Formats: sequence, C-alpha cells, structure tokens
Amino acid sequence: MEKKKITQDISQLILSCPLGNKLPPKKRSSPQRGLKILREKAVKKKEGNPKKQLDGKAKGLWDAARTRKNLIENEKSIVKVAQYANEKFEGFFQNYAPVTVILSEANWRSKYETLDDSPFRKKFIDILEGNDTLHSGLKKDKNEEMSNILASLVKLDEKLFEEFLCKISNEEFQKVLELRKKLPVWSQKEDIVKAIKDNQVVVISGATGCGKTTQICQFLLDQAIESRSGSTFCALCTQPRRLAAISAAHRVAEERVEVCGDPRSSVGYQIRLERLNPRERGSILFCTTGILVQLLISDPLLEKYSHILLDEVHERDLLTDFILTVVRDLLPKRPKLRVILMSATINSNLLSEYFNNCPVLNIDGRSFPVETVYLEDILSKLDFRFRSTRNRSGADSHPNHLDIEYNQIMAPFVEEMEANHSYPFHVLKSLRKRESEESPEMLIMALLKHICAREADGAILIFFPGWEQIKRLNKLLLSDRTFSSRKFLIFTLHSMLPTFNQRQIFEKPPRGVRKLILSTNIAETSLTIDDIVYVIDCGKAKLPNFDPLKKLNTLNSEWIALANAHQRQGRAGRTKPGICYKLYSRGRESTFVPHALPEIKRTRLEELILRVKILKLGQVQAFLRKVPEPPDDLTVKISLELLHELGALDDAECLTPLGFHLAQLPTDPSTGKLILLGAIFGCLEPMLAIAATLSFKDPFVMPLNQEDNYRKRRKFLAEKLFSDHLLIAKVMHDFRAAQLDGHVAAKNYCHENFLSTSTMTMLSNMMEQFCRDLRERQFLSNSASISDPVANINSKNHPLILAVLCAGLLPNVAEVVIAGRSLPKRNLPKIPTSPVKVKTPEDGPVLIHPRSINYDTVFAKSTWLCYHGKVKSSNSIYLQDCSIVPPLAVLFFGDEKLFNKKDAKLSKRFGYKWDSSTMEATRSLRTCWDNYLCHRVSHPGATDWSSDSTDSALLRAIIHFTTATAVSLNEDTGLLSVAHEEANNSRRSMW
DNA sequence: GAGCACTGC
Repeated sequence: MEKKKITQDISQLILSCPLGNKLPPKKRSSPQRGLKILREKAVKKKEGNPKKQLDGKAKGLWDAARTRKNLIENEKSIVKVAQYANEKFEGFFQNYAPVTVILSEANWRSKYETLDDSPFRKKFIDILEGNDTLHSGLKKDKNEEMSNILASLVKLDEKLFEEFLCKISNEEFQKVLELRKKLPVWSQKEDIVKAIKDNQVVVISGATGCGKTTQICQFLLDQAIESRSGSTFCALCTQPRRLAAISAAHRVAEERVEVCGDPRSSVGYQIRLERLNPRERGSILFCTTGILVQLLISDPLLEKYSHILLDEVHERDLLTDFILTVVRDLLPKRPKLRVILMSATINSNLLSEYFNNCPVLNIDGRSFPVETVYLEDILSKLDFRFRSTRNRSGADSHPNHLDIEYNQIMAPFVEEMEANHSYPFHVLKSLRKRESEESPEMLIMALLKHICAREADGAILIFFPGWEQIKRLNKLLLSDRTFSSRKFLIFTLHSMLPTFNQRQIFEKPPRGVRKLILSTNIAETSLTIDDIVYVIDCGKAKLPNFDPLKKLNTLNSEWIALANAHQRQGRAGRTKPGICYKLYSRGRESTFVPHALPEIKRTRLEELILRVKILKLGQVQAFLRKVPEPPDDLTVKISLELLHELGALDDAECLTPLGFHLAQLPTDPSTGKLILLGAIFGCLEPMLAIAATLSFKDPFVMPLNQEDNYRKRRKFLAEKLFSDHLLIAKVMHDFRAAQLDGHVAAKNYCHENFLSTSTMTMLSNMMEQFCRDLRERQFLSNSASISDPVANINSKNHPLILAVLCAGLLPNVAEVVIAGRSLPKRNLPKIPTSPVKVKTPEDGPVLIHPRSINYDTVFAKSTWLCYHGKVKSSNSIYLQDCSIVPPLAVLFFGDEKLFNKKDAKLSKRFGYKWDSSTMEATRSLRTCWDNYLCHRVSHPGATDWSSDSTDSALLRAIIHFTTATAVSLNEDTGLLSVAHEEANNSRRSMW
C-alpha cells in the first residue's frame, strides 16, 4: 500500500516527454546525400564492410549521417523532473544540512564535537584523537594492568607444574616424546631456549621437517612450567594458512596427550569463524596472521601474550610483513615480550638486519636428499629432440623479438657447454631453440614414460603455471594407453577444480598403481602430499602484480624465484630420497631472482592502509616506509586516492566515520561499503552474499572436460539476470534454503550446480559474520538475522540491488558501446554487427572475462557495467565479474567529474536527455544522499522504513530515481516509468 | 575465449 503511494508520488516527480518526432530537421541535406552515395556504393560492392570500402568523402558523409541519426534517436525522450520535485529534494537537503556544514570544516578534531554524545562518537573520537594521547595513556595504565594479567599466580604455577610432572610419567606422552626427540630441532633445544631468554627477537631458520612449528612453542611452555612460572606464559603462534594453524594445534595437542578444544588443554587455535580456546594461562594459541591483525585492534600492545611466534616468515605475505612492522614498533613498549621469527633457511639475514641484527639460529632439516636433473640432462638422457612447431617456410621462420631475447640470454651458456663438449650435439641444438622452454608437453610425456619404465615406484608431482597447461597434459595422458587407469591414478590440482573424491590423493595407492599429480603452485606450500618421490618442475608460475603507472592488476606467467624452485624440489624428498626434473636449463636458472617480490610490493594497499589508520599507526607513507621492503610510493598514493574517493579518508588522511566502519569490517573497503549499503537500503541478504563472494572467492568449480555443461548450467541459473553478482545472490539464497533441508540437500544443490560445497558453506558463514558485524555496529536492529523481513524489504528488487552495487563498486564502471546496431535498417545499408565494445574511463577498451555471465550477452543498447575485479593478462584487460546496471544509478552515485558531464554523457549514450531543472534536482538529491550517508554512519541505527520517516522518504526517492531507467530504455513507449513490478518483469527488454 | 595462491575477533 504504502509502497504504491510512494511509487505514484515519485512517478509524478519524473516525467518524460517523447519529443523525437517533433524535432525540427537540421541541415539534413548533406547526410541525406551521403546516404545516397553510400547506398549506391554499397550496392556496387556487396561484400565486406561497406564503411571500409568507401573513400574519403563518402566515408565522412556516412559518419555524419550516422551521427545525425544517433542524435535524433537520442532526443526522443527528455527526462524532466517537475518543479515541485526540487522543492521536495530541498526538504531532504534541509534535514541533513547540519552534517554538510560539519563535514566541510577542515579541522577534524572539532568537527565531531557537535555530534551528539552517542557511544559511537566516543569510540570514533578516540580513533581520531590518534596516536600519542591514546597510546601513551594506554601504556601507562596497561603497564599496571599487565602486572595483573601476566603476574605470576603462585598457586597456579604450582598446579601447572604438578600437572606437568604427572604428564611426564604418562606412558603415551613418553612414547611420543621419544619420537619428538628425534626431530633435528631437539638437538638445539637448550640453545633455542637460552637465545629467546636473552634476546627480545630471535630468528630461527630451519628447513621443512625440522620440527620448528610444533616443538619450539612447547620448549618454551615446558621451560616456563618447569621454572614454576607457567602462569605467566601465553604464546601466540601465527600461520599464514588456516589449515596449517588447525593441524599444528591438533598435532601439538596430540603430543601433549591433550584434546584440542578441552578448556583445560594447553593448546588451541583460532581462525576466521572457528576457535577452540586453550586454557587462559600456560597455553599456546595457534592462529592465522589475519586473526593476529584483528587482535591488534583490541589489544594494540598484545598484552595478553608473553611470546609471539611468527611462522613461515620467509613467504613474505602481506599480513606477515605488516605484523613484522607493527611488532618491531611495539618492542620498546613491551620489554618483556619475546618474538620468535621462524623461516625457511633462506633470507634469514634480511630479517635479522630488520630486527637490529638479532641472533639467527639455524636448524638442519630432516628431509631426504633430492637429486636435481636439468633440462640439458633430461634431453641427453632421453635422447629427446624438440620438433620446431613453427612453419619453416615463409615469414614465420624469421626470429621475432622473443627469439632474439631468448638467444641473448641462452647463447653464452650453450657456447660454454659446446666448448666443454659435455653434451651431445642434439642437446645444444635444442637449447638454441626457444621451443625448448615453451611447450614442454611432449617432453613431459617422454619423461613420465622414462620414469615409469626405469625408475623406482613413487608418486610424481608436476608443477604447471596454470589451468591451460594442466588441461593439455591431462588430455594427453588420457589419450595415451601407457597411462591407463589400471596402473595410474591421475589427479589435477587447481583452486578452480572441484575437490570431491580427492581424498585418495593423500593416501597410498594400491600396489602397482602410481599417482600422477598435475598441479599449480597450490602444491608448493598449501597442500602437502607425503609420498611424492619425483617432481617435474616447469619453472613457471602465474604471478599477480600491480602496475601503479597504469593502475592495473596483472597476472602473467613468469619464471619462478630460486627460493620457489627450491621449495618445489623439496616436495620430492619427504619420505625417501627423490628426484627433481627441472624443465629448464642451468643457464635459465642462473637468471632466476633469489626471492620473489614480497606481496606488499605486488598489490594495491587500500585495506592495509585502513588497518594502519584504525591501529593509529600514524601517517601511511611514513609507516609503509618502515616495512622490510617498502611498496612503491606511487602505489601508496593511488590507494590513498581511492580511499579518499570512497569517502573513507579525509583530506588530512584521517578516517571518516565511514572509514571507521570500513576499517573494522573484515573485507576490503569497497566490499565493506557494499555491506553497509545493503543494510541501509534494505537488501541485506543479496548484498551479504555478493560481499562474501567478492572478499573470499567464487564458489563455482569447473571439472575438466565439462566446460560445456558448466557453462550451460551457469547460463540457466543466470537467465535474465545479466549480472555475475545477482547470480551469486541467487545461488547463495537457494543454497541457504537447501541448507535448511539438511546437509545432503545442500550438497546435492552444489553438485547439480557446479558449486563447491565447502566454499558455499564458508560464504554462508561469512554472511552470518557480516550480519553480526552490522548488528554490533548497530546498522541492524539487535534481533535482525540475514533473512530479516525489514532488512530485506527491497531484496527482490533487482534494479535496486544493481543500483546499490554501483554505489559500492564505483569508480569501477565500464561503458558498453554499441556502434550502429540501434540504427533503423531502412535508412542505412546494413552495418556488419560489430562486437560489443566495452570501455572504462581510465583504460579505454577492455574485454569482459570469458568466465563472466555477460561474456556472450548480446547487447541491444549501449549501457553501463559495474565490476569488482579487473586484471590485465595476455595483453588484454579483463573485467572479471560484472553486472549491467541502471545507467541513472551510475550517474547518480558517480563522482563529481562524471556528474559534471552528465548532460553530455546521458544524451550521447542513452537516448534521452536531462533538462536543466532535472539536473539541479538530481544534484540536490545527490547532495542529500551524501549528507544522509555521513549522518547514518556517524549515527548508527537501523533504517526506519515506516512511511512517515525521513529515512524512508529519502531512500525511496533515491531508489525510484536510480532504478527509473529500467523502463526508460523501452523504445516502444519512449516513456519513463518507475513502477518496480514492471521493471522486474520487463528486465529482458532493458538491455 | 580464459581462470597463481592465501587471509579476516
């Protein structure tokens, strides 16, 4: 009822005038003449593109005719807002005017004095008031408090000691202890404990299998208990991966004959959405790096802990680097804190230098020797020759720049080999060709046959850069009788491949059966298969990077670093001696860099910057220059700019109230904004589903050789949606409904629809987490669940969801430009259907990623897309996920630059035009929105949708306004209608 | 016509 009233109300605000036929003709003569010439020419030359076959003048005239035609089309409808709409918008403006004044002041500190005395204000001011006051204040109070937290409790010390004595006499404990004592790390137990006692920071480097992860924390715990100070011991051990944290915790609990999760246990773990707490004192908590960063928000000096152990520091992932920087700064404030950095053998000097030349302890690994066989040895051993894949005759035989580059690098090595007479001629000949590094499938096939015929039993692991190569080799293997399924178990590992039925990948195969595993670098660290004896390493990996000059994420196949090559090789020697076949020469390996660039130098930094801000770590540039290997200044600048544009930071680089919320949500800022907007606009569930997916991963999986079925299914699911995001919202909704019918129903739903059950479950849980966050930040009422009817009052309104998506994802918009297709055929010769052109304002032409549901959408009209991911690979820029969105939403939520061009843009692209009073009204409404959002984020509360509330009036006006375009593109009526039911039903004709 | 891998009280 109420909705209907508003609908009518707004539809009176926005009128449309189909004027097209009444427009006076302007200088029609020359385009008409151009058409005539064109038609004659086109008749003469029936084949090919008519435009291409025209000469200078005719071509110009043809273009002129087309432009004119477009203009006439464009002027068909002019969008007008009735005068009293302005007055109505004025009303909104009045309501939120005070906030505008506040926000326009330069001084943040006084700015929020005028806000009410809400709990939000207090918290927010605390953050704004910043570094010194708060921190030093904290330090004083907390030092006293610390003596409370970690003060030794004599009784507890005794109790822990007695328990420990009891444990030592336990038979099972003794049995495991004997095994533990065989680990290499035990030989240096005393040194390690002493070094940590004497130094605030110690680097311990040891190869895989030395036992550092599970043993060192126990050395420290046992030592504390034995010296009757168990109650003051509290260790936090971080792992970069969830699985590693869980398994380390379980392993340690087992060794101590305890059960992980028992409240008396000394071991626990915490990862996102999952925690098993250990006892409060005398305990070890394994967690992921992300958890530690979140802990820092509430406990900036990590006062709950006496020891921080950071594992896998050598991987140099973003969060570990961040933690290193923060921890180094808090050392002077926590003199009693002990920090232990654990890393692989390599690169420990850099770490030691970073921590004021702290001591480094080296521990030998306990893996088995792995023999290395390089490309030249393989070629010589197998007598393998590369057949040139390129045409010998014709232009192709000339070397291109890649050949020349290859030769420059390899020639000296080949010459040296030649001089030494150490390799047969055919090997040298092969190495001179670039093919020796380009397409190794046939070589791998030959090598596999060799291993299977000549070498002992054992699983074979092959490292590939990506999907394409895995797919190709898998196909070859399946079509080759040598590798029949009776004798071989073939596994493919890729994050996008389904993992069901793959438990046997970790199990010992039946007698006489050999495991073959084709993998990306997922098997380099994340997955460990113990019985690998042979590794075949093609030496390449797809590496993401960020190009600050072009502001683009890239994904390219590159040569790996020596450290990674070493890691891959090490995968062969876990249970017995192994062999690593490297599909690159010694010469090539000598060009490898020692270490890959740390992640912090390869990504955008918006999220990290918000963390710097919420943790009050000072100016961003200054902080980021303190990290072990600082990111490019330009990258920092770009990220700051985006945060500013999102409204998360002000000119002085301080958090705004919006930024304050975004910094505390466990997502990147633009996804965080989506979550807030979903709550504000009453489309909670779909927005949470979209946000969860954008911040975790796409749940769709694609089995090899089922691409067609996969695509068909996705097309079926996404019918009429034209949006990857709405597709996600739909499948998440259906999945959650299936979950209510039980585990089996949910699993079946996933199986039928090419979805990963584990990813879907995680996403569903993440939605719960976001919902809880929103409740805690008071954007939802205390009782609101994900499916709360009030919070989902607009969840069925697809155009609105898309409009909100726009508001959250901006500035990530792209324009779909259709050249010629909308021209009436009778007036012009048939123009060949040109492929859709998609452009972004900053990159120019881009492509829609083939994985997107919109990849093969036929666009009837020019329109706008919103996207979240954009990446450059294989020389094109791809929009990874995108939604066709209501154009008015883009223009309404778009930035000021876009706004100023509104008039021109609209009339040019969308076939209708603003009149000036509408422009003004739009602008006022937009100002209202900006102010309203400022107000909402600084006065958290649930949206009041009751008919007489200001919330409701403004939001409904925005909703109707931004989604009005849904029907305005209907060429038949030329009318601009705002009825949502109609909008939903006629979506097909929208685009 | 293409999809390295992780993470979050």
